[in-house]
Amino acid sequence: MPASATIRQRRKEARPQELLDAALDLFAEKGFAATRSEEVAARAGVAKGTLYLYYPSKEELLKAVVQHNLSRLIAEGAEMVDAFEGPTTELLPILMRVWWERVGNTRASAIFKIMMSEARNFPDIAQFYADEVIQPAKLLLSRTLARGIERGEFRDVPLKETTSLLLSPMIFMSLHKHSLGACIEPSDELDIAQVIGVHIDLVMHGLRVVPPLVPSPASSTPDIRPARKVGRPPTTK
Amino acid sequence: MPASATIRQRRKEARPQELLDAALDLFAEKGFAATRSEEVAARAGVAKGTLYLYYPSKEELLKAVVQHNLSRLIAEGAEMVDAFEGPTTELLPILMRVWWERVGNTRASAIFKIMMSEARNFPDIAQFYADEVIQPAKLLLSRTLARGIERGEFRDVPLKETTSLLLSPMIFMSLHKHSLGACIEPSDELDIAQVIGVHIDLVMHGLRVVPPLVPSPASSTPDIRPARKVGRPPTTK
Amino acid sequence: MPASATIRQRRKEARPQELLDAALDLFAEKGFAATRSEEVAARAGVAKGTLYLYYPSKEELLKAVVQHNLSRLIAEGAEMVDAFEGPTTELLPILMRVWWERVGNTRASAIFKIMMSEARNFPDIAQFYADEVIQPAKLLLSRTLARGIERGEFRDVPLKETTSLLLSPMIFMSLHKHSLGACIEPSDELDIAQVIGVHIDLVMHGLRVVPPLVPSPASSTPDIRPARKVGRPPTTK
Amino acid sequence: MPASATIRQRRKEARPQELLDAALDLFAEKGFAATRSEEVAARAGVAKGTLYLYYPSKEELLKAVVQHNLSRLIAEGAEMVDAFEGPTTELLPILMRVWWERVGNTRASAIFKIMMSEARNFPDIAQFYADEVIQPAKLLLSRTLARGIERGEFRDVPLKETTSLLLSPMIFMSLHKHSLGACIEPSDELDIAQVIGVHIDLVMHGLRVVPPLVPSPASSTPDIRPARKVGRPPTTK
DNA sequence: AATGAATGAGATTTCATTCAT
DNA sequence: GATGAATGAAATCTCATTCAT
Repeated sequence: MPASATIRQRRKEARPQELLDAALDLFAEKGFAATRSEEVAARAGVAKGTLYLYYPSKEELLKAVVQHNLSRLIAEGAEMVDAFEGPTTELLPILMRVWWERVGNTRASAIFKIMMSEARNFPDIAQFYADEVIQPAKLLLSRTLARGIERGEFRDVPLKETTSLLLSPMIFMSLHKHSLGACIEPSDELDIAQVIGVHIDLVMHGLRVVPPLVPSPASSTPDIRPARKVGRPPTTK
Repeated sequence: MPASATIRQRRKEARPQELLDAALDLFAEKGFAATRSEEVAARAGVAKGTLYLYYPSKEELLKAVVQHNLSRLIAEGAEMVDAFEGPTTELLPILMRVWWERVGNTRASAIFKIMMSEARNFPDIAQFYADEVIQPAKLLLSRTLARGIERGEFRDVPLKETTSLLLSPMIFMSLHKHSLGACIEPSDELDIAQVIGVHIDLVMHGLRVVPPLVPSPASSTPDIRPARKVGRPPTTK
Repeated sequence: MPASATIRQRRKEARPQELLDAALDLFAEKGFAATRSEEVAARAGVAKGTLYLYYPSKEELLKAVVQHNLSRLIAEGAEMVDAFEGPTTELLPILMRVWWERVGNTRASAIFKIMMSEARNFPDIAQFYADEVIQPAKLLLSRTLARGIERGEFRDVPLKETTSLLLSPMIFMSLHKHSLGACIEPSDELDIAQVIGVHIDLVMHGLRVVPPLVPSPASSTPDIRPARKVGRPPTTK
Repeated sequence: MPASATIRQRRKEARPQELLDAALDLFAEKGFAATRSEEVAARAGVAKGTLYLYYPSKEELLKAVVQHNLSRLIAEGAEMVDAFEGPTTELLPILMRVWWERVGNTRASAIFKIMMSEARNFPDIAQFYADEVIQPAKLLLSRTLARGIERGEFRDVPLKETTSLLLSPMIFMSLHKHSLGACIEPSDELDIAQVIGVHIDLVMHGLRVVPPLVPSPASSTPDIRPARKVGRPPTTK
């Protein structure tokens, strides 16, 4: 009683985390509906009934899984914001790389798959997820992008759309890892980390302020015009 | 009576397709497990038992849904190939825009969500999907990319990775449309078509062969170097 | 299709009644909570799932049991009201005897036990029962009683209380039949029908308009005085 | 420490009683099956496990509740017997009134409801109850009745049946109190004590030795006046 | 071929009971 | 003795599937 808690006590305190971890893995692996409560309990090393001592229903368990793992994401996201003095051309790649290492490439990335699959069946969780993860992440990137544009380091790209585009390959790779990527023999499968690297490189090139196409004054190459027409002018709503 | 028989005949022949369509919508909307067989039948306008005359189980129905719609995807993919003479800087955006219009922005895009959610539970379908949809699509883009690089129209980017990156925002947007995008009030929601436009623009910029950074000869701004290091050298396998 | 319905059809139509009967018996016998849904189904000769085709939950089944059996009660009660021309001293015993034969001594009487046991757990059913059975029954007796009093055939007894007292031994006997009476070897058990007969007799005596106690003019008959003390003083709340 | 030990000791000794009281209330209120062991423990102010130190199962707890409270009933019944010298027309009402005050209107009356509901599931308790409570109570009344008949104070009514009829409204009222009466808003609900008063009055009238029904249609029957005083004035609330 | 009533395996959830602390 | 975390049998209810019509 004085210093050391009893074994039971220690187990009890660890339970919620163990259950959430088990649930995260299983939900990501098999989907929410296809995962039986008992499996979650079993993987956490407890009996079926014990699960219900901690979470009153499977649905509540899902909520807890999402919220618990997102809290961490958000917190870690906040860390990244911190003051950065250098050029945005350095800040943005760092931000993206960190996001990938700390989030996209983490167990937590399973949340993306779970949300993708279940969002329409659990709109309130979806909303929570949108508010607590998507928004903050976009805000972070968006602000960085704006900083770069203001300072003349980046082209004047549409903010909101570009932000989404910075993120989407990374989230997509996370999703892939937990679906196709997990069940296809990796024959010529790509190295995801590699892809992320190229993504960042490609994006940085895409954002670069380009000179008026010096080399070929003859070739009027209106190759981007069509895209221009589609992508509406920089004035983001 | 002859006419009525004909109608009946026509209906009967249309059944499988109607069932697959109903199933596609419902599986995409609610997920495979959460969709009841009876709902599928009801949406197709037949009784529960009738479904089983055409597909021996819900699982087989899923397989049929995916494979049937994959065929469509593949067929549509083939359309895109066709001979094109002009510069690759024109071909690539066209290809991507067409892909978005004919696939990503189509009912067929629901397949992406279904595969994403169920791939791990149906590895054989997943394999089929990888072989029959992902590979061809990538091949197409990959060849186009290679064409552009060879002809000196594009930077020498890593082929496989870049191909993935061309596709991933588009698939991601398709997924989004069928999950979060379908249940979150679109407050400041983005216009997906817009995003695709910007994506194409950004990519084309990213691929552009850039002059040795004319404007600031003093500033050696190696801002893309870090990304370079991560992205490994152009020599793709 | 022309005249004779199919066997399936005929069974289907009989199902609700069969299920309600099975449920009535079992609920009365073992209590609501102690009766498993599957038992009800089994006694009705169907499988567990079939029960749920007709009643969406065990609770709804209970409601249906009560309502279905009460409807009959009420309807039959109405029959009894019908015009009766003779003296109330004849009408009342008839009414009571009929009530006993058609209700108290019927399978429907099990409802009393069920309600007694479950009323507090299902207040809405209880209210329904109070409104649909208790009230009408009391009204019937109450009016008859009033008729007798008005016509000088009965003593001027308090209406509401006396009505309850006409009924309560009959309901009590019904309850008894379904509880103690059903599990005690009937050693010296009483013949309930007998009791009802005596009840009616006793009541009729109790209601009788008595002459001023002719035989014992000396005896000032203080026998009702104690009752006087109990029946609270005229000052009604 | 001595004092605290004493307190503890006292609590410990009071435990069984506290548990039985808690169980009595809850079983009467919600029924046996619907009462969770933990609720009983909680109401008795102990933890779930503690309950099992005193009673090895919920079923045994029920038995103990019934038997324990039956003892009280029996003991209280004994009190009622006692020598009485006066006329039976005084003894009987007193006996009934005392029974009502000491038993029917007591917490112990909950036993009636519990037995009614559970008798068939616990036949041995039922037997015990019949032997130890019902029989003695009936014997008491029965002997009193016989005394009255022998002494020419009562009509020659059938003993066993009449005894039951003396008791049944009182038990019924007890039951009512714990079921319908507890969950129906008492709109025009009757005052149970009132009913008991009228019951006694009515019974005493019913038992009265009547003159050979003076065929006096002319009899203006002023004999109802006493009852009038007992029954509340015509102006019902 | 089409139907939809029927089935029963299986999933979630509850709760009496045990037992390590 | 007392506790309350843990258990798992059992109950309710769902729904994929069958099959008589």
